[in-house]
Amino acid sequence: MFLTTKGTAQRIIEAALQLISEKGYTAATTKTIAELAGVNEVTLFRHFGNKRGLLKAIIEQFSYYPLLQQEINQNVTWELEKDLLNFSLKHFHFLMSIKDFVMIGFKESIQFPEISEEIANIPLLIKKELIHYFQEMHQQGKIREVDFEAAALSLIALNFGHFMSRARLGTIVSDLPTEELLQTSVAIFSRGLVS
Amino acid sequence: MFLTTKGTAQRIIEAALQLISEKGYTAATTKTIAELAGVNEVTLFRHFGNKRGLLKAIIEQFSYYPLLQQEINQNVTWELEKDLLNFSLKHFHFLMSIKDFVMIGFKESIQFPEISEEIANIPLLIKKELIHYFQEMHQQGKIREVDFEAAALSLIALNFGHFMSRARLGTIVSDLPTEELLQTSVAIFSRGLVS
DNA sequence: CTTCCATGCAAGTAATTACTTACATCCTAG
DNA sequence: CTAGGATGTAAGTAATTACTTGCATGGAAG
Repeated sequence: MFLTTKGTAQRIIEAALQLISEKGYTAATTKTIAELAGVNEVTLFRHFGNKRGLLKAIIEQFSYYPLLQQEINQNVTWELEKDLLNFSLKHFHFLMSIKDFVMIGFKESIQFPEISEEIANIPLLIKKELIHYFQEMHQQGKIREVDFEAAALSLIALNFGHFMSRARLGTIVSDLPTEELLQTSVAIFSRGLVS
Repeated sequence: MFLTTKGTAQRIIEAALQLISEKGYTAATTKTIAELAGVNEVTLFRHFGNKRGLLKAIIEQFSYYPLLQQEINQNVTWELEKDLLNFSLKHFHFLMSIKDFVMIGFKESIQFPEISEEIANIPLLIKKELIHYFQEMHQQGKIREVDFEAAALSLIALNFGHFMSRARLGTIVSDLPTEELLQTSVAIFSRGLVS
């Protein structure tokens, strides 16, 4: 009973996540969502009341998603390139793992500002952590003095750009393996920071 | 007669561009588009046949948009940081100028693959130019040997990331002036490339 | 065995949406 | 002045959409 309930609701949420991220909120109809979830359309309304309730459930579910933030400070070696590559790989794969949600965030940011805030939290938290890291590295004399906020934002933009390119355009732009791309990317960036 | 015709169609296209980029293709109704254009809904259908025809007109209009590509090779000074900053500023403002179209491209890429192709052309062309530039700079002994494709993609991702952040999240993530941000961004990147 | 509870199924409803048709009006070019 | 093309207005239509209601079913817990 408990398992089935959770299973059904979860399947609906995942179907909605996929369809809304592909087609957008309006174009993803409750009928197609129910179909993809393998569930009767009425069941959807019984669980979430209305279509917006479904979106709300998606946002809620995401807000409990284990954030990247805590992981960043782990495995810090205070070797710039090594740390930044480690971070960038994590950042990239984190974005990929919540790809559907990110896409919804960008698609519906105007119609549903709540999602925008949730999405904007990611770079904000990461920015904070990165600035700390850069400041500490600077005090250790390992990187030169730059605007650390701008530097943090740049690394985030770099990873995000790679993510968007891969997530939406696939290999149209380039078929370089992600790891290779990120490695060169980080190599250049960290070399630009060292003293 | 000619002026009025072109004026009406153009106003409809611009209204559609704005609304579709904000709400997505399905949520932007022909009624609201006509209203925003200050035109009767029937006029819209008389000009473009159906709603898809309107989208097609948008794509067509964009395909004639003066591409950034040609401008890149102009004003090249063969001073790395200066050139890259010049390029990045142009790249950023170019993306901003076609912001609505880029947003449509990312929102409707699955439902309308034609747009994806059009959008993917931008980084592809820029990548080509940047690779040439890097190769030449390398031969001049001004930058070290790296994977030039990965380097080009990284600079593009960097600028695109900054663009997306500003275009969709505004100043939530940071209120640093764009010029300052890009300057630091490029300073780090070009320093990472010099021999 | 029975009693819920989640779900399926059938049918329907009010609103909206893309699109059409027919007719009136206006502006401009010849 | 007039004829034609572009636009507005009014009305309507078929399809779709979010959402509801009532009833049947099936499986698990007591």
